[in-house]
Amino acid sequence: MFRTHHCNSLHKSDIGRQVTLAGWVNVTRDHGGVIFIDLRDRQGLTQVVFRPEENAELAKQAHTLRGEDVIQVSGAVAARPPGTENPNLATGDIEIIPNELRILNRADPLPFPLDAEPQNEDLRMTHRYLDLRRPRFARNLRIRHRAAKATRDYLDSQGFVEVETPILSKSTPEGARDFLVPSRVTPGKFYALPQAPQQYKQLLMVAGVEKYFQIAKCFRDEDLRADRQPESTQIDIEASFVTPDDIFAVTEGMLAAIFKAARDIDIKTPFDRLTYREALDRYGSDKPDRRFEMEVVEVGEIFRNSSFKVFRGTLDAGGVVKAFNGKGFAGITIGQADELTEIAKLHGAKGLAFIKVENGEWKSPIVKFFSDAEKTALQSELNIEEGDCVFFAADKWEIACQVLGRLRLRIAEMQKLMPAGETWNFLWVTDFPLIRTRTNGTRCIIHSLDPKPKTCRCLTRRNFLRFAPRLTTLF
RNA sequence: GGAGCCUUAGCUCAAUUGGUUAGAGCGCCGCCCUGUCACGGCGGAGGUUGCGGGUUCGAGCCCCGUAGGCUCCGCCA
Repeated sequence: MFRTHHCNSLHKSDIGRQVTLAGWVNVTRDHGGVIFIDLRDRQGLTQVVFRPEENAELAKQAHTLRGEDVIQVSGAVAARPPGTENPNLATGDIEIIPNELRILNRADPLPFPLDAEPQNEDLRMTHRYLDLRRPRFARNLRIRHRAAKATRDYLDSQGFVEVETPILSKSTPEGARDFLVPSRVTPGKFYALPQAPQQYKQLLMVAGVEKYFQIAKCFRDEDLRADRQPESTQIDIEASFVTPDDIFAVTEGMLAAIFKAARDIDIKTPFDRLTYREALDRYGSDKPDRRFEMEVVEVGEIFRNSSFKVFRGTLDAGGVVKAFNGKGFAGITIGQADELTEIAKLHGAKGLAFIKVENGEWKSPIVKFFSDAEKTALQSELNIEEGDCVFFAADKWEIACQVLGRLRLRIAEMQKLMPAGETWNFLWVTDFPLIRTRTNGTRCIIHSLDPKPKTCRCLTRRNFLRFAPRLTTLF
């Protein structure tokens, strides 16, 4: 047998047992005499102790071991001397006293440390097999595995049938550019890779499958972003003879099953629901982060007859005036104000108006244009108090929402409003528009959800999820 | 297609206003070290500051170009 146990499985009850382990040298602690090796395999770590007085030849070999050497060790499980147990290690009560050491493969010096989060993506990709050895990846791969298994088990229990659909297919009229694969048999012709299994699942519905799902790869040949990649995986579901509430319930149940299986987390169902319109109005985003407050408020009515031309002019032209209160942010620095102004301009605003409240005084170049009645109304509408900083956007509805949504997120970061640790805040965003107007004025029908990996990253990092069911996609 | 930022030792970073021989931690090599778990101690090697040009008495630092990377806009949703 190559190995008798994995590196997480030996405990006090195994003391005296003769075992064989195999894996990578995680770290060496060479005291000149006694040498400690942490041996790592896919399951965990086990300490191996070489003592020259017990086996001089083995100790001599052990001196030469370096990080990531691959070895096989046979020996006896022994109790650690009292006081030297390591409570941070699952196998911290025991250690291996080897009588045999086989060095299976020596490792070159590492191009980057495995125990720190490497910055250089290029380097990580060049040595991907090393990158994947880091505990975070081992963990993520298993979370993904358990999530996929829970998805299949749950949807199976609900009567859904998993169907694989073709990857080589014909281009479909969705918005994104297709990846193209040249056909050998028909020169000059190309296959397209699917942006989503849209046509196929609708075909299955017409064919009477009634309940279909697939863990589907989707491809889009568009320029990259931090939260976008050219291929991604989505859980694709289609059902016949159902109501929207049926789909909400199935999806909530599936997510609960996934979180339980993958992370042992119990999530609260049913989820809150917000319409698309409401999400933009209150949070300036179709994927609102509701882990903190700072809601956007419509203040247009206050300035309907204002003498402040910027607001009045926007309203007269059919635009809106919206604002939110950055609680306790009157200490905003010039650098922060500049950055926020840049963000506002980047998303279409002409500038950024804000009011600081310090020493009972409203400080801003625009305050002098406000009447007392307007100030009173603002104060009550936005709950303005000493130390606050109120941010305004006056523009077309979409732009005002987007600008304030971006500012809201950045200010939350500046003020560290996101709760530390894991919090889960699920939300359905419903009633998405079915037709989208591009910036060049042309319009297109929205066919399917954008399967952004940010949604996946949210699971592990930002801890909130966006779901936007649309009738065209789900029913 | 466009814009911004970045590029200094194997890795992560530093280097005052343009000024001596470009430093530190980790890693690597050597020596020492018998209970560590990020072991410790002493010593050493390792650099065309991405590349090309320019300004200057003098450039890691300023300017121009170029390559690569990251982020954003367009695009995508």
